[in-house]
Amino acid sequence: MHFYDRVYETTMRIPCGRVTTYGAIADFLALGSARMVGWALNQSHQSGLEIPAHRVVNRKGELSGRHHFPGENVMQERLEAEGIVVVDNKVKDFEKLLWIPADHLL
DNA sequence: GTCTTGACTTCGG
DNA sequence: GCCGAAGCCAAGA
Repeated sequence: MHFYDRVYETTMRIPCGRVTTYGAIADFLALGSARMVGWALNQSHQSGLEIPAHRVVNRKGELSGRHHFPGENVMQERLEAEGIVVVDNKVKDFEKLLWIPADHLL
């Protein structure tokens, strides 16, 4: 069990239409650094698993990882398909849509 | 073994 | 608010 396995599970727990941040996941899993989350998600595509990585954005709500998707606009399209509005490469009402793993953990 | 590179974040200016 | 530097830790060279 590597830390990125927990990153995958946490990412898949993000509800439809919600987003979270690398820092929130890193803090929830006590990874020590948010870069590990991005690195783990970067490896996710080669793990064979389908991770909704489009729901993970940086602390500003920007789609910083869209360049790592098959298409440059795939990330935004997937978010919009879930009802999330993306403006200027950022999630609209980001603070409202932000989903914190620990907050939903009972 | 060291050094560089990140889908990041925080702090100082 | 933005910009630069530092901290962070795993992987690959």
